[in-house]
Amino acid sequence: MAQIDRSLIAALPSFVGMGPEALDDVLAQARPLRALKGAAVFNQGQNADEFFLLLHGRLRVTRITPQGEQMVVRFVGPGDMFGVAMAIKSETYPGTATAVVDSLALVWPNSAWTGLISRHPALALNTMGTLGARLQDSQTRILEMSTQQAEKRVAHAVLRLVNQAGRKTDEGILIDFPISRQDIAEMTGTTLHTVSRIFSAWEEMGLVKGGRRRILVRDPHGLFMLAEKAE
Amino acid sequence: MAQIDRSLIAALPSFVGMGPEALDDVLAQARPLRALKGAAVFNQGQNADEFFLLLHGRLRVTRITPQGEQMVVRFVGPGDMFGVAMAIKSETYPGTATAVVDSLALVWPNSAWTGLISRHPALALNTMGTLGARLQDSQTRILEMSTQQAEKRVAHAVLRLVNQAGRKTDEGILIDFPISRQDIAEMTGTTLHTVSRIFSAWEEMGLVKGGRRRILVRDPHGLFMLAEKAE
DNA sequence: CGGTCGATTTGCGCCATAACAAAAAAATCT
DNA sequence: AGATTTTTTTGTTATGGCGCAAATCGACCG
Repeated sequence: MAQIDRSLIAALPSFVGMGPEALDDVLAQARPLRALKGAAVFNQGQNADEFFLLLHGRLRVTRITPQGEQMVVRFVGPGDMFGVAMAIKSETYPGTATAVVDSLALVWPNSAWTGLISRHPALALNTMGTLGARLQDSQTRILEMSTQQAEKRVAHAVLRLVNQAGRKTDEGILIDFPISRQDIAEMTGTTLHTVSRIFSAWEEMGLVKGGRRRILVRDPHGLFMLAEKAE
Repeated sequence: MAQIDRSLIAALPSFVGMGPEALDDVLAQARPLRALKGAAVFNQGQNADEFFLLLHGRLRVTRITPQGEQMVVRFVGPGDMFGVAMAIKSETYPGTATAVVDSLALVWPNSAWTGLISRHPALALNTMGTLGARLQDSQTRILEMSTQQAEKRVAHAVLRLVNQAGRKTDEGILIDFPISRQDIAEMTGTTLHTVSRIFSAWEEMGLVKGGRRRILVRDPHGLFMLAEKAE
């Protein structure tokens, strides 16, 4: 097996504070995995026996209720760990991870987890930090859904996407992967109809420019004002 | 300083898999803290320089938006860790913890955190499990708020309280600490008015029996059916 | 025991947004 | 190019539950 270069991961948040030998120890048990656009890396409910780090591409993580209603939990970007069911003491994956563009990940067998955490306290601390950040984010979303109405929730969601995956262009900031109105609706707890109406209004105001599975934010500051303004 | 007995904590989920010396190492740096009903253990935004374990009592953790809207994040029960801002790499407490009954906790200085995690991998793994469970719970709440209407959300919230703090009586299951309609509203993203109406209807149906800051669930199974029924 | 204050209940009107419906637009396939 | 599918837009109607208002109830206090 070709050795994976540790420079690939040394700078990632999950591995800060780890020396070269530690990184080699981590990489020694990993293998690469490609996922083509539209393919699932793992499915909700499936036995969780591996965990992952995304190197390149973008995944959408979703959860579905027994009644069939779906939500978008988050989008995974390069450098993010995902599918860490082991870390949260779950036997199965709590959601489904689907590639929205062709993607490349590293995979470890779950059997490696306890040993890695025990040998590398920095990895443990970093992973906790990651989980904590996700927890904060979830709670923020709950707070938004409790107290704000649809337009502001959508604005916040788009601003979060700008931070995670915004790419500057001369027209404004482009969300760097294909994302549908339905996705936005499932991130914000509304319907694609409402999202579509909101985008139409914003387009009229010159805040954004839409397109099929495409979002270009022309005026991020204006959107921010709209999201934060009291009332 | 009086030594705290390790039998107090040995059986708690946070410390499973740790030997006697490990437990002593953990306890050596802790001190006890009493919080009377209504008192805040820490406040949102305050510099986080300690973390906690609840031994006895009950706390309510809340978060508030810049605009002043509040939500109840969770209730902390005996054996739960809380205020672990360090674990999530936050400088300040992200919420406020208030005693809803007279309570007793253990407190550690944040400076002890890194050392404890490094020396005791089991503690790291257990803490991750705790964070993961909270993350799961948050995502479930988001999913509920996205897809279900107020009555079902309230039903789920009450069932969760039954699991966390239900005490069997001959009349039914009593939530073991004072909790107001306003609290329930802030847990479910609705208003106290709506919660009150829902409780009135349930009382009529014989599902629950209310009271001032008091909830008695007469028919847990009926409530469960109501919460889960498709539609 | 009367007064005060916090908590709860209830009524009513309105509005944001879901639900239903259909068409238009853009991409993909044959 | 034409056909098919997916995604988005837009119109109309219906309604859950919020906002406002007020009354009631119960607990605690002096």
